[in-house]
Amino acid sequence: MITDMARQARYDRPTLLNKAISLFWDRGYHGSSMKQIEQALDLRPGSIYAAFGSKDGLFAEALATYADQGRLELMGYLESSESIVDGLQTYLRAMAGTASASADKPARACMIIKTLLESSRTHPELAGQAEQILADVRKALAEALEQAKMAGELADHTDCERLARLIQAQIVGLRSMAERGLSPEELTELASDVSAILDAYRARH
Amino acid sequence: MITDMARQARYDRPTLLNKAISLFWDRGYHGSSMKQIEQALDLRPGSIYAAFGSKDGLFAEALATYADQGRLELMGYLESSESIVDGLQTYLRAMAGTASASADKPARACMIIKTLLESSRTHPELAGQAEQILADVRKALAEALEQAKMAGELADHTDCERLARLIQAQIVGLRSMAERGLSPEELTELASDVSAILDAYRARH
DNA sequence: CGCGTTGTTGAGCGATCATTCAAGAAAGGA
DNA sequence: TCCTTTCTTGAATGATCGCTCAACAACGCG
Repeated sequence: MITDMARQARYDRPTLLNKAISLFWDRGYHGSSMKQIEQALDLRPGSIYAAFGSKDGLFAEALATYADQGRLELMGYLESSESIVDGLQTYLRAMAGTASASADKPARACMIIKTLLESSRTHPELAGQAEQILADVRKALAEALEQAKMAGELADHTDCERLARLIQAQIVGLRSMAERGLSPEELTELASDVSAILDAYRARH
Repeated sequence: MITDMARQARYDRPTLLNKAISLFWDRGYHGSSMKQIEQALDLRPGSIYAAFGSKDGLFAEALATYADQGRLELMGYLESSESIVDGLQTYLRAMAGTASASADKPARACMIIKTLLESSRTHPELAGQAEQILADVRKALAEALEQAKMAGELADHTDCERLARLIQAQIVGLRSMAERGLSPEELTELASDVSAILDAYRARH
């Protein structure tokens, strides 16, 4: 018979996951040791393994959580703007600020891409998860673009799947460049140039 | 007194480096163990350490060699074409073929970017080397663009440093996308779209 | 206050990590 | 042929890897 909960865990799972995200995002999968994870989560190995099963399990859940947050952010930009293309451009420009280095948080590329590039030949499971996330994002982008086309924002002959792929490549490139020591001004200019690419796809009035 | 060379090494250093490049490019720094390096180079640890000093030393030299080869390839495209912008576009389109997966060689993103993203917070020396290479490439790109502007290929108001940054972001994005399971057609389309971005910067006649 | 249950702890597991080095093998000069 | 020098070999090093588990601590319940 299922009985009472004899003792409640001291930790808060979402908080734990955000700490894990921060560490893995910084150092990658291979670059984060269990010792560092224990320190970051302030948890002893037994508790970590009870909660997440393995280092792989923790990483996978952290990556999924990161992806959810990123998806939410993108969707926020798309929905808060009247025009989808405008929202997309605002999102791209905002990334220069988000990704830029500051006192508390260093500049970091997208964790999905970092994971894909690190693990594609060493850790197929993780790579597969990263690819799936990228495929989902691209699909969401394509659907938004399709809406934009319906609304007359984009030229009629626009291939939305193809444009979604181009935009995803832009996001990947822009965010990867952010991992370098680029100045905020340089990054802002770059984001602006990237965002301007979309103008070529707008419907002519 | 300096005397004779009693015994010549059995290996050929450039060949060794190319084998190391292949392994590190696939698996990254942390993902390549000395055991795998020994196997890839068909050399015992003593010889490896005698020749390169350390795993770090071998990686650094492999990365530098890779960068030289990549620089040579880019310059080849720029110099073989009458127009610099045409050469750049050809280069971008060719990358879809180069980076695409084939029977013998899998699809791989740029090793410089992979190194930067993997080591920026775990291995500052390597990250610094990768950043330096990226800075050099960008400088070379900017100089080529300056030439193109002189030749009237680009609009007079073009900011070549800034455009070089945009092009580098395109290369990074395109090559990173290649690490995914994208089909050759999708990659070709993407490369074509990326290359078309440059048209907006051409001088109007 | 036991009792059962569940979370926490940290020493310690075997495996693998990068690296070293004494001993052997291969070449040229005498 | 022997000596010297250089390269090769592979067992062994200490450190660290991800992970386990028996002992202990905290809670709800009767």
